Amino acid sequence: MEVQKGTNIKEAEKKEDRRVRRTKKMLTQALMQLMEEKQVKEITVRELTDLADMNRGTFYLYYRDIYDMLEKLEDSMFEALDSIAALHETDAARQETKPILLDVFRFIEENREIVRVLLSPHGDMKFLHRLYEVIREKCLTVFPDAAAAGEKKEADFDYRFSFVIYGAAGLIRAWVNRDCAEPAVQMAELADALIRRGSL
Amino acid sequence: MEVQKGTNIKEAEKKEDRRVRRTKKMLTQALMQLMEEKQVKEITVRELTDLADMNRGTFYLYYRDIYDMLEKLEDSMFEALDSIAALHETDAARQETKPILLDVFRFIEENREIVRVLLSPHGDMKFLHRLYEVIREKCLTVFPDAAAAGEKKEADFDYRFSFVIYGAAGLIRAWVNRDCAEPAVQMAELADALIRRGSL
DNA sequence: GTATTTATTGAACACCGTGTTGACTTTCTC
DNA sequence: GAGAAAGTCAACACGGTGTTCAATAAATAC
Repeated sequence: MEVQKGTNIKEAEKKEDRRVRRTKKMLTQALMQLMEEKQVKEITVRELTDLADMNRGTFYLYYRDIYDMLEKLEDSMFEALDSIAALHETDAARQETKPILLDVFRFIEENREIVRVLLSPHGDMKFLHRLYEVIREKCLTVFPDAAAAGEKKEADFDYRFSFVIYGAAGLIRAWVNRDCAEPAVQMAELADALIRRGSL
Repeated sequence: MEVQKGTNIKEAEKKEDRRVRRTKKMLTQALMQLMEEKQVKEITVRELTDLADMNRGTFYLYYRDIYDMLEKLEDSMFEALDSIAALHETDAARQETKPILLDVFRFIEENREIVRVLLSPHGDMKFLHRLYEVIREKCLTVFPDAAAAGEKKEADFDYRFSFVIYGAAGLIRAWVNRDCAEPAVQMAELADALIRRGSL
């Protein structure tokens, strides 16, 4: 919802009342700030809305609780990733991973605060797991032969794939923790190299 | 505390009253069971103690809250890892990673239920982060030259290191999710290969 | 611009899990 | 077996939750 999408579709989001956009934006901002300092479990709706300078009841107009809000934020990240994937369908078919990775790293750079928090110690394992599932599914449609190659091979694929995805998450974590010091192109190339090496 | 350590030191743990050991064991067991089903935030002390069939007040004799309990469980895992590392000091000095990895994977195999939960979607990012910090520190004492080699190089080391550690966590996650189907030796070799490839 | 719709506010409410207390009963250790 | 330590049971105040309602403010539609 609140995630910048660069030059992307604006969809039905513009249909939201300006006040709603503002409210969600303030809440997201406040949540990110609080999640840098403390665990999600320690964050109360009261202090979140106090920080965002709004009524406590307003929060419940959009979210069931803090965790629900976090999940919706994660949803918006995955939507953005989906749009990026959709733009690179032909690249994916050719197994050209670099252009996709470049756009992904550009997106991360734009949303570094959110990504940093989600992958921080106060972040969410569900996010990581979901990332794994989404990418795995996408890859299996592109290389359908990779997994279905006997039991032994399937396990091996599983292990390498898990290694690479979690590794990429670690790489991204380190990058956003350095406030994206290196250019996105360089990171995309490094990621591409590491992924290819791990997949052999 | 409750973690099996194979043929390791029994330290001051045996000094605990039998009732205390039993209580902590039951609570740990119950927590693992509940964490397979739901998020930590959804677990109440009441249902935990109900499941462990004990009084609610007993819980507070040892833990401040559920999160505190989870943290203490994580502590015990790190203690065990420390003992393993201590046994392999000479190997580490020679940069012989395989024997260390083998013992680590054996330990994980013994404690697969706990590791599975900690790395599951209901798990804890703090655990992952702590793992990263611990291993990083250990490695820096063994290869002190790796990081201190110019700014550009230091960043590169950071990225590869983060990739490899998080990748290893992903590998372990996949393995325990398959209930450690493959022998520990095989996993240690795979891990060793993947780590070395990513570190070049 | 005015009218209409929609969002936000403020206060009040019952609810429920929390963490702690004290006296007791049970179970271990020596 | 005696003394110490752990577990039980009931009760308590506390605080955050999630929901409500009427009143107010701000957006959109015409």
